Amino acid sequence: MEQQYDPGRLETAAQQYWQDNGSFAVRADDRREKFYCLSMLPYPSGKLHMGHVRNYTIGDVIARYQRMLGKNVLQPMGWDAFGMPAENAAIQNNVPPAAWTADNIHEMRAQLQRLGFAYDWDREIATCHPEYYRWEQWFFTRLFETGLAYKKTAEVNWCETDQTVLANEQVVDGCCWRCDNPVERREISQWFIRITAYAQELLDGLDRLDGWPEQVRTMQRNWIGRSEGVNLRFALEDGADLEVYTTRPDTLMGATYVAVAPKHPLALQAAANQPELAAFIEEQSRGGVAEADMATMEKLGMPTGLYAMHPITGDQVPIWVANFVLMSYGSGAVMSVPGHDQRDFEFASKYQLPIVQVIDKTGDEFSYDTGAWQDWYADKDGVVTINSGQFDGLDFQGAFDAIADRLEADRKGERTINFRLRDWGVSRQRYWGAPIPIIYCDGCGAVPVPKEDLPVVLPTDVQFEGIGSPIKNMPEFYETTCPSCGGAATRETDTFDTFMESSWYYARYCCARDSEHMLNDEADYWAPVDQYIGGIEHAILHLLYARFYHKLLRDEGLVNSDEPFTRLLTQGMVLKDGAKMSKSKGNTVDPQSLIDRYGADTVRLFSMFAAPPDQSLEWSDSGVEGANRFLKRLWRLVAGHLDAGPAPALEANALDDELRAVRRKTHETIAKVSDDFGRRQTFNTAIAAIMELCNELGKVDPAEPVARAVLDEALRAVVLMLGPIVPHTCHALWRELGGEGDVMDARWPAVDESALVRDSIEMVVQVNGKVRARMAVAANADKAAVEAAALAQDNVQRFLEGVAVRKVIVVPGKLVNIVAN
RNA sequence: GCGGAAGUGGCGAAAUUGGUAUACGCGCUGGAUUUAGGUUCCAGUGCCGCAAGGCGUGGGAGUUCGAGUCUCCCCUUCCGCACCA
Repeated sequence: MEQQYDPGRLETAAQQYWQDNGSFAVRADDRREKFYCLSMLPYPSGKLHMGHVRNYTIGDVIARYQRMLGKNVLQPMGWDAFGMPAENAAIQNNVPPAAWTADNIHEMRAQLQRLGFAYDWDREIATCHPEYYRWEQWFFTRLFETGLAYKKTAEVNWCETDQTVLANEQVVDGCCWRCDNPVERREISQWFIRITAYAQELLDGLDRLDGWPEQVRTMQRNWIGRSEGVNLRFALEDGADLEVYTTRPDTLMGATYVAVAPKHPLALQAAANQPELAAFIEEQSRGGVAEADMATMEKLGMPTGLYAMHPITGDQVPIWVANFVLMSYGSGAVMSVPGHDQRDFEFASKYQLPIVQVIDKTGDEFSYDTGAWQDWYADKDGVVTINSGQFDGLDFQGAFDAIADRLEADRKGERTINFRLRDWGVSRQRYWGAPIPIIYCDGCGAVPVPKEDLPVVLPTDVQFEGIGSPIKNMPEFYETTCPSCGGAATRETDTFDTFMESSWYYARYCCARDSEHMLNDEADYWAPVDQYIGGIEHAILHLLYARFYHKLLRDEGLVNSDEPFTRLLTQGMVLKDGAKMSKSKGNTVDPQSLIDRYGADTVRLFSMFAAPPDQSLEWSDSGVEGANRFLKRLWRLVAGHLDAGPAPALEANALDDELRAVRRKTHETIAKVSDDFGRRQTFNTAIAAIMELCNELGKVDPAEPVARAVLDEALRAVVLMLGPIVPHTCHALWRELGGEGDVMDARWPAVDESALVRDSIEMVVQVNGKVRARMAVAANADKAAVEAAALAQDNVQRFLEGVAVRKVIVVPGKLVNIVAN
């Protein structure tokens, strides 16, 4: 065989072989166990970056491994092609977003193919193609019919100067990123999908997703934010009610004022004849709508001059407007208990509102001081109610129940379950997205576009300047007739949130070329995705929306499963010099230059070896060099073995101790690597184990015929195990070793249990926890024999001089600890 | 602010169920091969110490025969927060 490792040539040959044989095209086959392996689809931003390379290598390794286990493996790829970057690039480069996107897809597809990923390209999709988004539009009209899609007003970031809506990331320090003028919040009418109707199911489903990292499940649980509390009403002077939601009805007797959001109707009503309050409310509408901004800004408030009646005591309490009360959560109003809520405490201290203690910590070492907040003030455990009249002396649950019962009996409140999760706003006032398929008619209202008129195609031949969406100024787009009455009507010019496309693409891959149906029977063969791989940054939004969408698809009868992704792997970031690789930091490494220099396999090997897949990966040029060095060494190892001539048949029982040890190492490595690939998904340790084995194999004399038989078995195993990671190199080596077809179609190596048997084991002997000796003991030695052997060690005796042995702990097969003093 | 994750040699990391800390790789030092550079091969490489040995997993306490791993407190760094994808 060729003595030099020549990645350029062998990678071209392997890729040619896969292409000629259609190696990655798959179809549904009920007789075979399926495995659907999916990596999150990329946004076509221009060129591949290292994050993509890492993500897709992980997916490809898993897909190829599963195929070697004999499964029917689907691994598709596509493009998340709508979104803001295309609009920004369009402004900068004066290219229409559609053309820019198409060019990028072309470039990135070639790069993915150069990396040798085993994708079924016949199923490729791009979300900006009308053949894709027509089904999303159709499905939205179904949701409209069932009432799950609806319209209401919501706040957006608005730049008055540019006359445009801004994304949160386009708001920098409360100002527009482009013109630097202050951003304001504006209410506009938008489409929503009722994800809150599925909040409980989305929460419960997390308990069964045991193939997901606990971290992601916790984040989703917190995001959904289920809480149990009470909706209760404070009577107003004019006879109306002010409703508030609280999770702490046990502290109701300590409520000394009520706070409402600046946009609350009561605040607006009070502001009508109070210019100062109106100015305050106006002031609070400045700045972005991001939650992080809301939470870190200074807590501010103003009295409305209005009073409400406490539902139990009947006392008059003042109503304040406070900037930290969110109109979008609960009823937009809260009862304030400054004695036992830190935010209320700070607010009350600032504005000299009364603070009343109504719960006390049991045990006399605690004392309440209204001058300084202490953590226990908000405790639910180990506290009792005080200063609460008939509700005194109760624990949290007792007080909760007693007060909730009282409010329900008086019809002043009721127990309620609340979610932090809000309905999903899907309208975007942007151009580069899927048009929302709704027509507005003066007579008929909002009318969905009928199926036969879909898709509503986004015009791509547009002048794009970035100030507002061009289709909002295109009568030829928005002027239409009402599907219901035939009269003159107007199209919706907003487009969908791009999370809409990425919420169901995994299902569409299963039947990507079906022009008659959104999904068909093939979707049920492949779905759900067995292994999903993508960035941790998608832990909440994308993964929650996709889970929600899957349930919507299920309830429309389009899929039969409850969850879209059975197992989830969240890959870590790629760092350089300790910081995330990014263009803005100027610390990027171009994968293409590395592929040109070392070949795809070296890049793949390094990205799998440098760190476990879910941890961040620190980039290292010399580490890449090391990965390349290993492949060269492997190549020479196989070449040296083959040059020595054919290997005789292996006679496992006739080996000497040294060769038996080599063979044991081979099978121990197969066992470890199989576990690392399948259960643990720690490919870095799998590679380390294979390297270790190769280091041992390098010491075996290839001139010795019996040794060559052991070597042959070991090298075949090495090539099979590395096949998923460095598929081009192993394609070539597999055939050199006499294998048929492609290494990916060979069977994963099996462990020969008889090769693992040991006669003797090395054990460590400790005295008081410190290692004092190592000894070889027979594998079948009993505890007494091990103990005796341990005590007989010279160095152990030395440390036992003058002290008495108190206890001997034997951990079978590992160590002996002698406790003495 | 809320939520999540992580701190182990000079560096990336390993130690899977509480049981030998630092596997594997990088880097570095010395040697061999080579006209030289590169490549390749061999040996060494946590810290202190001549050695015996001692110390050592962000800091501090605790549980245990035994703690990188479990418990509590503290410090630091990174990530997400609903119109970025």
